[in-house]
Amino acid sequence: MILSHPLLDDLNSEQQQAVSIAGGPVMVVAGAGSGKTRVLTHRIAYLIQEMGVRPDAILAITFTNKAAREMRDRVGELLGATVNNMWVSTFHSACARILRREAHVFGYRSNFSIYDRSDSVRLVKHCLNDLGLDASRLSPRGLLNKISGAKNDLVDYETFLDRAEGPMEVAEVYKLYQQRLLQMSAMDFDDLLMVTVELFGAVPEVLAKYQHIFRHVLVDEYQDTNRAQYLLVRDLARKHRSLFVVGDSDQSIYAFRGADYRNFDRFDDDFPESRRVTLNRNYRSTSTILDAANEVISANLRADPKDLWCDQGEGERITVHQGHGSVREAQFVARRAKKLVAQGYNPADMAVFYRTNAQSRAFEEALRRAKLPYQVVGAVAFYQRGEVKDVVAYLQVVSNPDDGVALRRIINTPRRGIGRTSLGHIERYVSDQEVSLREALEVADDIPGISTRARKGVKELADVLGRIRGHLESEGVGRAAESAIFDTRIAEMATAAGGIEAEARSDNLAELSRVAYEFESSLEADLPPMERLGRFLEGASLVSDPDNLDEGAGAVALMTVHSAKGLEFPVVFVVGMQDGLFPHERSISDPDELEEERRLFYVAITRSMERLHLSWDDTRMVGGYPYPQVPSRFLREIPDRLVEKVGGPAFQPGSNASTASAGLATSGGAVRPFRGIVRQSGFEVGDRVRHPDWGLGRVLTISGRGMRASATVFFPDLKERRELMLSVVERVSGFGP
DNA sequence: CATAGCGGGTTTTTT
DNA sequence: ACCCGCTATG
Repeated sequence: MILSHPLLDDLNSEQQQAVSIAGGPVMVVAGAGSGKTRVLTHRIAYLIQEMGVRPDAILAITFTNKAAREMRDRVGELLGATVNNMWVSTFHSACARILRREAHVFGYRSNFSIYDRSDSVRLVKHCLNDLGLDASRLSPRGLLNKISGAKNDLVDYETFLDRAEGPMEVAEVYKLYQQRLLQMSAMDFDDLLMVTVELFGAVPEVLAKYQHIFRHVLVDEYQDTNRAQYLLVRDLARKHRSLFVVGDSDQSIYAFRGADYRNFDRFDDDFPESRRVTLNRNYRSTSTILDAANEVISANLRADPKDLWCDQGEGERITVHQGHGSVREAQFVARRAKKLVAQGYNPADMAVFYRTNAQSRAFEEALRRAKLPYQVVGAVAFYQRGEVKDVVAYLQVVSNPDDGVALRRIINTPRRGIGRTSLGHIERYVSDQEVSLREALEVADDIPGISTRARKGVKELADVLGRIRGHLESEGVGRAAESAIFDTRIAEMATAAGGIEAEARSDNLAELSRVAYEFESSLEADLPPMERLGRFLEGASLVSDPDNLDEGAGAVALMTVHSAKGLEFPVVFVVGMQDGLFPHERSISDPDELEEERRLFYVAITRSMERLHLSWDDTRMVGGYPYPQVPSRFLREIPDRLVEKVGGPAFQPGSNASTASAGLATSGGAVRPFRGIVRQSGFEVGDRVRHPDWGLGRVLTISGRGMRASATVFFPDLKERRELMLSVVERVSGFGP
């Protein structure tokens, strides 16, 4: 049945059904390219226009801030008016906003700081130090991952302690870390979610209040919600039961940060009256691309077959290119891109996806040489750059003087004579007197052992912070940022170091100042200065990589496959298609993780509309040494009829044997041990091994630790690679330079 | 107190 | 190859 209605006219019947369902919980299972964004925007417009819902009763969760902006605009266009007071944001932004108002219940101040990954790592290091634990033995990063994992599962440190999983040290660190965060009025990314859920659990009135406000909740990319996010949604929607979620479990790619596609099943349990609509018509890709995607994903035991179909025609075959060295792989991409531009494509129609950020360099270089404009999304993000973080840290301290991480960052940046010795005395005072760093600095003159120079430095710091605050209060955020750039002499410092970098640093600072002024003008006029600054800092903390993709830039986009989620491009290059890279070696030994890698590849493929180019490189540099590479197992999952092979004489369809030995031959004696792996397993890539049944073989990749290391080994006699535990093979000497 | 130089560890993906 | 923290030196 096709309904006739302005909001429904250009939708297919399944989309119409989803958009116009009367009420109650709805789950839309939306295959790749099936128009889920359309459905969401139309649904919101429909709620407002047809069901008389007030925009401020709607909470819509998107995966990026950019998607939120676009959704808001799109709804506005559909309704022919700008929509105000509708909450369209990411989980993290929405939680931050709620917590600004409510977190005082738990003792956080409303101006709490939001810590990114690197801030959190710093804090963990401090905690390790103060607990007298050895940071080189317990990696701060690793600890943070454990803490983060616990938080995503809503396990607080007390519960963590009770359960006493693993060594007590982790629990100790977790506890201190969390106490410090609270003392400093700071939250990490995971806290934003966890504390909100805890708040709803602990204070029923607060939950009731937000249930009342958000009578209608919509969630995009539902397959990537973690436990905290799931509970948040469930709690909010429990009362009015108007919950509309859209997702595709085959595109679930964030398990490493707690995402759980089983939230699909839980949805049915918690909302048994829910209705389900499946969208399986693809509007994005050619049938060639779609067939490849369907084949690849069907290799997953846990695939959720949606029988995607389309009528966009066959289009071009998928090219698979073998490069020889990353330079040539990148050259291939650049040349092909150039050719397509000559054929009428815009550089902005094209994107290069890779598994890891570290791969971007070669492609940047090649595109630069080909004189094609490009933009790298993510990688070393703007707000992560040293000089930018410094300025932001000053502003952060102005906003929240208890923010010890920010304060430690700027205390002697630029140098003002507060060196290790003085800082040591101050830190001792902090722990002895149990005061905050801010309080210690206020009485620095009375702390023994501090040099005159350092005392002066502390005073200078206080002065400059005062100045920034003054500018903020009289002239606003833009001027405050400028003050934090120039009055602190960070601008001077940025130029002074010289080199090509100097210019880039100055540009970054100029950009930061511009962004601050621009942000300022987007705020309501009656907001007090401190609150304006808080909003600015919050925005800076919560920008995501894809947020700064500029479609209007006319440039080829370079990004990780993760960042590419939700995007589409006429031409897509997926590069680095090698076993050990994609799928990543860390995932190969675990079937679940391997399936996640395959979903990731599925996401990559399904971004492309017209042309898909896959490429792999038969050598790879790790730590300065070349390593032989074999093509990704995923390439073999694409039927030959869809593929055209380009380049690489060694490439033989369906066989990795020739390429593996070719890779070894070309790198020859240059294959060297990767030190870290040697220490862990005693084996090296390139080692010859003997297996009781399969004979002699050569180690291609190693993953895992100690005696439990596993490897992919190529056995010439079998003409194939096998995965095995290294402990079951015997090493054979005689290989090497 | 600042800086240069060295040794050790290291990257998967991200809000 | 790169980043970080430690140490020796100015």
